[in-house]
Amino acid sequence: MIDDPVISRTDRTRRAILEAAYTLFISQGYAATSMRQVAERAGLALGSIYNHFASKEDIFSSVLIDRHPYHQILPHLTEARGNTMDEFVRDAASRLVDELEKRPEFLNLMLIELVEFKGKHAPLLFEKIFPDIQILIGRMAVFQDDLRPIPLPMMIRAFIGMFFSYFLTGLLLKDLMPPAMQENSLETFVNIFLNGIKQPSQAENELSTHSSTPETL
Amino acid sequence: MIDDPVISRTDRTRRAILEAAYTLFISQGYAATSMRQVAERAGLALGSIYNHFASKEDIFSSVLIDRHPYHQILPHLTEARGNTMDEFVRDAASRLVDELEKRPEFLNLMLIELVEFKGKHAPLLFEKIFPDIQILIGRMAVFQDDLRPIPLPMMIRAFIGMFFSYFLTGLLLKDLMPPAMQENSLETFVNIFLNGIKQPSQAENELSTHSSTPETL
DNA sequence: CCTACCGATCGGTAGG
DNA sequence: CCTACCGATCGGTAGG
Repeated sequence: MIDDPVISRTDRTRRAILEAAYTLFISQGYAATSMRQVAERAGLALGSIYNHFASKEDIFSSVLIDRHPYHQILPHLTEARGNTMDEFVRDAASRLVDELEKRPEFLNLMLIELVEFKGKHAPLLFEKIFPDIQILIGRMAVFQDDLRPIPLPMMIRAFIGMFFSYFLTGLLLKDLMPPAMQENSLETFVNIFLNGIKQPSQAENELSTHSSTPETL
Repeated sequence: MIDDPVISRTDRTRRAILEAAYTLFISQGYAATSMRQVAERAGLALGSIYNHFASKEDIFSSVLIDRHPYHQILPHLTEARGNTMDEFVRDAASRLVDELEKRPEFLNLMLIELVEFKGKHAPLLFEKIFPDIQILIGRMAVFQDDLRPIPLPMMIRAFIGMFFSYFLTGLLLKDLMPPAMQENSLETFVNIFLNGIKQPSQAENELSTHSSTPETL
């Protein structure tokens, strides 16, 4: 064979199909995307797709597995650095939000899976991301002494949930929220989370602006 | 006229269409639901729908406005009671999660709006729910002295986000998560949130199990 | 990998 | 409010 044996012609075509389908799914949803659109974007005839995938849903589940947001986000989190709990959480939060803001589209994949497939591919997915979660838990364990007695997996779930929803609410409401609802909002979320998980003895350094009364409304 | 003038025949038909469309949209998504399915479920001929709605999207935006989850959830939150901050937040959290668990479907409406319409109806919606948010902010203001200096709207955003995502992650991963990720998980979320927003002086009562070391992994 | 086709179904409308 | 229809498009396949 003359061609690169590592990336065969078949592989390249298969990837082109997945790439095209990914782009179309996230911008239109699954049901609203036609196989003809996928074919055109991938540069082949409609019929040719079926040499690589058995059906439309087969394409979707393949896209889901190798483009799922968790898969892109968790590795960034496992790279988070910091000498203290505060630094680590801040670094992780800003990596997470950066990544989400850089590619807001790929959240759609997860939402499509939820709405149009009722989460039926979730087991497949969880299997894939579990190792990353284990790594993340391991990295957090270093700071055990600074933490309240909360199971680490629960904390990670709370962390991801909190900042995912920070991003989602911002996305949905960005032009509509009253200013008080968005000023320094990431910093505020980080502080709520940090105070929520840290041992009370450490909780005071720099995070609480002590005597001032809360802003009204 | 013999018929009840308050609920006219036209009104009843219109409602039947909205009810049918709502049920179908949340279970299949928007694009995957056909006007013929809506007509059949509402008990009329396809053509008749167009006497009440201009288009399929017109039906969707009408459904979105009067069935949106926020609209059903925020009133429950404004009814939350409690003499202390802790009681109030616990009551609100359990109301929110109860409501979500009672009707997990209606989250789909919001997700469909996000995926298939990219949030284009959000302004319309926000206008409708803003009064409820104001009420909620007012009720929280009673506890100002127990709170860290965080703008109240930010706190509400954090609250809703945290427990929405608690629900979502539970829904997606319920059978897959390691046990440590779900035991007493709502209670843990509530505690993280409470410790995150309370003044440190009050933060200690009952919430922190002081000396024990965190569970590993 | 393509051409040409299948039956089914789509959103929407005319005309009454 | 219904019947009957429009042109367009759907996922998928046969056959080469």
